[in-house]
Amino acid sequence: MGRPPCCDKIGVKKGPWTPEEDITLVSYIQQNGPGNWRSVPTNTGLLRCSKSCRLRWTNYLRPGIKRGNFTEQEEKMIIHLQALLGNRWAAIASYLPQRTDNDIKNYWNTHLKKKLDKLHEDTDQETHHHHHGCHSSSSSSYETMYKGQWERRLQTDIHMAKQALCDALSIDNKTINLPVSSSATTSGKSESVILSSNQSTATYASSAENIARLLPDWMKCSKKSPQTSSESIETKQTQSSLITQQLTSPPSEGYDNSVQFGNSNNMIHNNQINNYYSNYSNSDISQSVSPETSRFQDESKPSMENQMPPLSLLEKWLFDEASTQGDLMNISLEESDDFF
DNA sequence: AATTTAAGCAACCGCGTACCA
DNA sequence: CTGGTACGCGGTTGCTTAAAT
Repeated sequence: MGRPPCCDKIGVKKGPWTPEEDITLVSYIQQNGPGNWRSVPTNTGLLRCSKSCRLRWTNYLRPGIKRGNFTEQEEKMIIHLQALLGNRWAAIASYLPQRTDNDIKNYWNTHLKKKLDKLHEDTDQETHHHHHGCHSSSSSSYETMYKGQWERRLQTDIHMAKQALCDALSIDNKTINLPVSSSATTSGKSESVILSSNQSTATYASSAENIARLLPDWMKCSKKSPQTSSESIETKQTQSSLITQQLTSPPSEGYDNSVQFGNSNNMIHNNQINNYYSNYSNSDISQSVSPETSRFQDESKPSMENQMPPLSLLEKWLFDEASTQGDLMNISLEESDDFF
């Protein structure tokens, strides 16, 4: 019994996405916007389930995504936020512009958890001179610190409320971020709500711009059959460095799509790509990078730290919050002992 | 140089929630 | 209010690459 599969397995492709599929998906979204995922496979002809399409978009094709090369500040933030919020990666990601929850989650699982474990082990050995660590490997101090789910929720809600208040007070309401409302309800998941239509056009524009930059790279990288996943990974890596580079290095504007595209030695997808590019050039996408990017961030993130400088401020804030809520936590945990 | 093992990461799966008829 | 379903999240898998033997 159980729930029927989200997508019937017959005729539905799984596994890594090919550049062709990406192009198809992106060009469709460029025209129709993200959302209504159910209709995406049928309308595009992609042999993928809607879920897969959405995932591919949100974690990889979506504009403004930075991949790999986590900075020390980002690392710190993730650690702080994880301690604060638990494994609520979407909530954590909302504080890290350009990072996806999946990416953060992966980074945490592969790098940070180990790092913290090690750190914890070391401090453990300092405090208790010698200790054969039978407990230390399984969970970090941060994780064991907060046991109940509801405490985390509470924390998040407070955090989000604070956030929303800050937003409301400092940044005037060009963007409508409502993480509080969503987290204050049952889910606790923090998604900002995209409301205005002109904003969503901005999304498409920046989307287009971003992807447009990726495309030439695909062209260069995919000489052989794109099915081989080793290649697609290679492609991804070059893309990520490309994005990172272009997002970090300031505008330099007129990234010339057509020129780069002209260098392509692969003619297979020219029709699609040309469509693509003409679409983009019709809309006024090819402006400077940063405004588009930040506008996008505004709509999907609480937009605290689009630029790096204020980080120390945020960190301080987080620390403050962590300490004040530490007290709160003690109370909560005591009470929870009574309850459970 | 060949083989084995570990690490990294994209994508999948199942579940909970929101939303709509 | 209820049932159905689309969406988003977090845990997990499985493939690829890198490191170790």
